[in-house]
Amino acid sequence: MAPQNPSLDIIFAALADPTRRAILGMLLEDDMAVTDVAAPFEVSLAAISKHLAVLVTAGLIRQERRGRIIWCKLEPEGLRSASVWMQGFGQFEPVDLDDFERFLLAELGGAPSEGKEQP
Amino acid sequence: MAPQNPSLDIIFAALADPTRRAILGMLLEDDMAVTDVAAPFEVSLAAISKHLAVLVTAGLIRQERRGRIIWCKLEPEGLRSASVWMQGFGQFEPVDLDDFERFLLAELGGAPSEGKEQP
DNA sequence: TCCATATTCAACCCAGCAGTTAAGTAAGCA
DNA sequence: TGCTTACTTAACTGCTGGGTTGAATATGGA
Repeated sequence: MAPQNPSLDIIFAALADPTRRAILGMLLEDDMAVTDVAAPFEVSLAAISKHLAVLVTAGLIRQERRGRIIWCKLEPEGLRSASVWMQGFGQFEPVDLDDFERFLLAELGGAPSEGKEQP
Repeated sequence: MAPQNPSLDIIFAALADPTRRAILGMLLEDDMAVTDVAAPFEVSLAAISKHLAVLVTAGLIRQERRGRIIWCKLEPEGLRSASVWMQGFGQFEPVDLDDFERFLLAELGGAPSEGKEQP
């Protein structure tokens, strides 16, 4: 249902929204049901549902119904084309995973990561 | 004049537009004057001027006046934070520069790279 | 000094996106 | 069969983004 090769337009646009990036960060830890994804945010469930649809269209997540629950899971390959594109400019730098951790924490600061972790 | 640490919001939004990505691709080869940047595109000069302003705000290019010409040059460091963020999800694969070349060609297909190359 | 070149600014139009609420569908359960 | 949970769709609103044209600014050259 999600296009195979979403354009960079679609992918970068999907990544441009902080709510959506936060969602991706949450899904990095674990698959989640839509309702649980929505929980930490202040916007309506319908709004989150739309965000998820955008992420699906961008090929960044996949949704899978099991019973009446729809599970959302990260689709890391979806980032590949964008990653390739960016690194063409980046030439340089090796990735610093600590930097990434810091980003996630900073971003999730606004949208707590669901209390699964220790208090 | 451009903010030091443009947010990922701003950076990804800047990258989400094909015209702006094409501009970045052109600047990868060489610094260019605004008029020359605009030449291959079908939109007005004013529109390109706005695109360039967006790229400056995102910290992806820098503009420098020399005489009456304003030179635009790539600011590759501007992609760093976004790159770090993405690779946090990408974990994986080393960059394939050939992939990147292909992207550029594909994208510039719509907006020829200024006729500097051979006919 | 006057004109041409290079670029931005201002005002406006229109399309699309993030958000809302309310209604609709789908699945499990009593 | 009917209620509840889980989610999406529809219809609407307000704002932003990319485009336009036309005027304004800045610089270099005759």
